[in-house]
Amino acid sequence: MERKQQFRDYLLTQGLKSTRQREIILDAFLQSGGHLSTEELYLQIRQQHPGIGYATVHRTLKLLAGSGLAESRHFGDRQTRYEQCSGEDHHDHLICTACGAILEFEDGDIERLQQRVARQHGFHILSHRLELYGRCAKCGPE
Amino acid sequence: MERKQQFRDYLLTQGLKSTRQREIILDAFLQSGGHLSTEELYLQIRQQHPGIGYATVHRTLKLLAGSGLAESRHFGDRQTRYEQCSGEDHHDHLICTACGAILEFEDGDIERLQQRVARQHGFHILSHRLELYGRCAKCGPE
DNA sequence: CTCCAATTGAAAATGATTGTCAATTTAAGC
DNA sequence: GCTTAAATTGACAATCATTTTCAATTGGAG
Ligand SMILES: [Mn+2]
Ligand SMILES: [Mn+2]
Ligand SMILES: [Zn+2]
Ligand SMILES: [Zn+2]
Repeated sequence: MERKQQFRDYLLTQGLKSTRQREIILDAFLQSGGHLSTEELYLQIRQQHPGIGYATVHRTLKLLAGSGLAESRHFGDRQTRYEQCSGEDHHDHLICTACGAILEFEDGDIERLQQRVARQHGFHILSHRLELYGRCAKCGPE
Repeated sequence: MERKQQFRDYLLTQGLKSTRQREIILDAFLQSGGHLSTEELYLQIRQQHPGIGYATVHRTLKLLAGSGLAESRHFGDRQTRYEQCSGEDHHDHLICTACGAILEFEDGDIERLQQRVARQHGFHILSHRLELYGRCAKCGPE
């Protein structure tokens, strides 16, 4: 519920308006977990709200990313995916190339070593992306 | 020179043919270091060999990746980039979001921790990708 | 050399994303 | 509530990298 308010506040600060469509898309996004493509969310919303267009879903997902409610992800394929992000926390991904499963993990030790690498190169990290591709426990080591 | 033979051997094992175009594209790829998009390599080759088509460059880069001479990379933007890869070694990237500079690094400690994460999840890693985005020394910390 | 499969280059197809624009909706100001 | 300017919407077209198609050409095994 405060998520929804966070989005409305963001729209206000940007001089944008709350609309019926944006509320519907936000609701659908918050309900469905996981790593959704625009297409996937659009198809799901269309079942209950056939009037809402693809472009509006696309534009709203970008707004959600701007508001900090969603984060965009780019895995192997070409399409952008979005997932909910809860403020400060960060996580990376294990991706099974056999069944497509996506596991999430956090590892403070790795993040610290990333900072060390950055320091060694005089680099200031703003974000990062770590993806481990392979086979999940269910699919076995090939 | 043995690189070129490695590619010819790969083509043979796949029942494919060595062609004038593939040799030219291979030469151009080996000469120019860095992280090249298909477009960039195509434009460069076109200067000396206007007859070679974009599709052929594209197809040959995929062959080079298959042969192990090239590795495909996907950074923030939408296009695929290729870089030479020398057999076993592996590296990851620091990418400056201000000037576009790409620095390379290797860190055995991080790789070991990645294995630890995988073990914790019963996962078998086949490949990985680590990209640190931020500002390089030249561009300053914003 | 012959001949068939592989290759090439131009052009079209694809697929995700982004832009356009007339009609509609929002919300601020009265 | 009513008016009104600005933002939004949805259908559709445009864009961009990538991939496919296909007729003409070429490689190389026999
Ligand atoms: Mn995730
Ligand atoms: Mn590199
Ligand atoms: Zn799996
Ligand atoms: Zn820089």
